[in-house]
Amino acid sequence: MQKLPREFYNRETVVVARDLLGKYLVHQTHGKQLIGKIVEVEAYLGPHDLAAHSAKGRTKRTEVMFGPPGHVYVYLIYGMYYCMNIVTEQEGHASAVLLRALEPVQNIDARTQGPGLLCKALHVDKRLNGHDLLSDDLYLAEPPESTAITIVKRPRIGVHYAKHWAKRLLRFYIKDNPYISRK
DNA sequence: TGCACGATGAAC
DNA sequence: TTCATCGTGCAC
Repeated sequence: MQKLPREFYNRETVVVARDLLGKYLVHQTHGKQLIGKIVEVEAYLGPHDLAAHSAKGRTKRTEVMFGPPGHVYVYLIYGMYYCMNIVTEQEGHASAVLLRALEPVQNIDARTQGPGLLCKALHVDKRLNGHDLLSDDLYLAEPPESTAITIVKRPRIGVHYAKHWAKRLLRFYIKDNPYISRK
């Protein structure tokens, strides 16, 4: 499978978010290759985006978001689930794309609809925070055969605190895909 | 040093 | 609508 190059991630965040739909997420762990197809994402545009964690500034937690593109930002939410993000744009831009749902492709034995569940199913946790997606054990790849898709735009989930930013259509998913987290 | 609050998911 | 559960950021 063709691994996505660094340049893929070093583009405008909304463009990367939309392009991520349909791509394969591959995690090589415990001798198994876990693969899921990305079907739902959310874009977080940087420190000016009040819904983004980087709006708090450069802290120990958000350090990875301020780093170079093509790395993963993993954090613990509500004390019990992990969320996985793909860092985009040039170093210092502090933007990322949250993976919200996957369609199982290979070796997936748990539900993948929702950011917390997909991390659990793909065995992604805090240890992978800052991991490079050009590595051999965790990466994104072009699917074997690409199919035409229709993309749906919606407001992001659970960001009511972000004032007017909560209304922006920065959640994208593949229309009619059965693995979307919510309608 | 303490505390309010989540980019969630499941139960009621 | 409520709750589990804990790291983070910021007030004190």
